[in-house]
Amino acid sequence: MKEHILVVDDDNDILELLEYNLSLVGYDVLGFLNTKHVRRVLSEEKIDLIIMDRNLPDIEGSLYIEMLRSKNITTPVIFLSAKDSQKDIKDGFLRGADDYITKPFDLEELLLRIKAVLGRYKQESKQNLDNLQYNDIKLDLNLHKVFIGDYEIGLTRLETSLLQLLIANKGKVLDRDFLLKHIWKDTQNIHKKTVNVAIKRLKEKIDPGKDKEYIKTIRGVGYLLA
Amino acid sequence: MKEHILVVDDDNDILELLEYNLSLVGYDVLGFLNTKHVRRVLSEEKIDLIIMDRNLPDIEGSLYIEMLRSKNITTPVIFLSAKDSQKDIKDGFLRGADDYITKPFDLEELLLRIKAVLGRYKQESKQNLDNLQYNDIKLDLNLHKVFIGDYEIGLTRLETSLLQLLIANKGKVLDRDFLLKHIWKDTQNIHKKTVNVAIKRLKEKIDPGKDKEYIKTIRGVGYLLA
DNA sequence: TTTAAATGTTTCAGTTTAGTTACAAAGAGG
DNA sequence: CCTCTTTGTAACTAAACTGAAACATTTAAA
Repeated sequence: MKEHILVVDDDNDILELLEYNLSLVGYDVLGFLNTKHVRRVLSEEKIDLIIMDRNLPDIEGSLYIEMLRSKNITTPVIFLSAKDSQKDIKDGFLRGADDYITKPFDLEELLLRIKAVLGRYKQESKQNLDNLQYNDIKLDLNLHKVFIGDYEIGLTRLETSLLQLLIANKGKVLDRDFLLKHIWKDTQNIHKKTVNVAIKRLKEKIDPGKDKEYIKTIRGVGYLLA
Repeated sequence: MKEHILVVDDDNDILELLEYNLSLVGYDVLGFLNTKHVRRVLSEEKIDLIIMDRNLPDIEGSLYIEMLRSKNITTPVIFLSAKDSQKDIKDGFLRGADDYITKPFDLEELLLRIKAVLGRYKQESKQNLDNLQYNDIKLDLNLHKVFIGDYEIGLTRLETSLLQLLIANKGKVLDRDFLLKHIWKDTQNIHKKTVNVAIKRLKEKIDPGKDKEYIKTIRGVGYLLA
């Protein structure tokens, strides 16, 4: 999966330079001239790294990062800065920067530092790959756990497979043959009604009150999560 | 606990400068003029960071790091170098450096970069210390003792390894293959049910009354501490 | 409204998986 | 050597899971 880098710099030339070159080496780049929409983008999109000018017109970069950190946003940050006084570098690091490069910077060095920072955070983000989620149902395949909101529920292996398949295909109707093929690995010797029972049992566990209707029945076809 | 920094530089002046100043700000510093004893020290002592000259008389610093990395030694490394060509910086990063500073370097910047690198690794190294505790179970690996609350219990070697692995991965389900691989170092010639028995024996020792349920069984998968 | 098909629900037994116990081999320490 | 502890295996028991069957309910079309 492509890594997403968010760049904030009020100098349009630098912004374009970075957008062009980072895209060239395979990153997805989102450039911004100010911090106006950064918070929203961070909450809505998967951002792996922030590259930010230390001297933004609307706010001091390091103050902005400090604010992000206080909101528990841990996305790594590399500062760019025309300043190169030790005091500024110190300030940047202290407020939560992961690296610091002074302009004029060498593009290749920046690429290497990006790679280094992303590498360090790779492990953590890796864990989130095996997380499937649908509304307030969270399925953690690493921990073999299922949460409805904050409550953990216990599912059997069959129920887990079923839920996993439903979430992975959320919005699509899965018919009995599809389910039998993918979960029971057998469409011949297994009763079709077995699926009904399995679905019923899953429904009961993820929605004991029967008021959420996560799993919808499409009569004559199959089931879907919607 | 003090963080330990291993410094390798053939320039005795720089070595002394670093030993003096890093000690001053609270690090434990071990200085070496060459790599001769570095491997041994790394295996015998708790080293949190390596600062290494890129141009050592006995070996190229980056080659040495590459060797360490190939031996699965992941201690973070900051390179010092008189060279400042981009090619050299690139080479250093590619071979597993975590940061790169060119001489003459500003001491305060070095301190900040040390702090940044150590900060990133804090989480990981934290686990490896004697932080092995889960609720009222305390595992002291130095004294080879285990306490439940204030009461010491005697565990065998196998039971201790098992408990250690469970605590180090608390909250995660460890399946039989994982346990066999990490504790028995063998997934082929050892019965899978051996794990059941070992877990049963551990359960009995840490919870004789069977009322705490430290170790949970996830049917079809494995066990976890939760 | 009636009817037939589809789906939901409950129950039960066969199967799978884990817990328990006993025992013997391997290891540690004297 | 001898003894005691540890540990792997096997046999047995207990519990959980799951498929099928029987029965109940819902749905949709006539």
